[in-house]
Amino acid sequence: MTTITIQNLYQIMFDQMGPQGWWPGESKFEIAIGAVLVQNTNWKNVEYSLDNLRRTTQLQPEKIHALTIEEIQTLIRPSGFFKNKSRCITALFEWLAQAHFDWKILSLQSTAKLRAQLLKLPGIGPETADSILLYCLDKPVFIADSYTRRIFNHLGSAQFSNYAELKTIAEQELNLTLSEFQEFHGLLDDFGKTNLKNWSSSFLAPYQLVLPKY
DNA sequence: GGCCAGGACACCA
DNA sequence: TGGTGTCATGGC
Repeated sequence: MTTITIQNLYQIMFDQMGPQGWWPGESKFEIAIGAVLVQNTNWKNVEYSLDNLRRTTQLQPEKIHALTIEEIQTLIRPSGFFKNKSRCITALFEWLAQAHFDWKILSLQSTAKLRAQLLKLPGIGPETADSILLYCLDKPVFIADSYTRRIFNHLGSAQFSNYAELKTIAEQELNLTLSEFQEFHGLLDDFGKTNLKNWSSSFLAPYQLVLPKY
């Protein structure tokens, strides 16, 4: 059994799996919508909804913003929870419209301020907020989603039942660039999809994670 | 035909 | 604060 830090974990995964080029999406608007639609749903279903949206709006923010909530519901139905998610997308694009759909101007604000604004929107919780921060607003944050927590629980000394606890520790421990944070999330999720069912035969099985005491 | 998937939220004790 | 039910669809 080899003990490693979180920083080691990133390097081991990157060396083993290579760059992920994570988060499918041609534009930041597509990524943001995907982050909402994928909540508790598989990506295949999200693609059906994105295809519907692409067909009617070409994923142009002004056109999406102009849709009624009922129209959005019809288009995103394949990815489930369409009433909740349509409300969320409507609120998100209302928020984006206030910034004239300009991600660059939004990113001038601090991570904490942007995160607080996102969390106020209906249907956006910690994971979705962090996904948008990381992939749309270019903020280096750690996404402690369920795959990630399960991987850390396998590796480790501690059990992370809640999102904030792991996020806080990881962000204090890690010294990564923005694109490395983006890669790390991709590595963790891609690993989680295929290897969590058979942990003992995965390449991470020999490692034990050492966490700082707080 | 049941189970699950890259959550969020209201409600309860 | 932590546990539980609900929201919905499509693939396996």
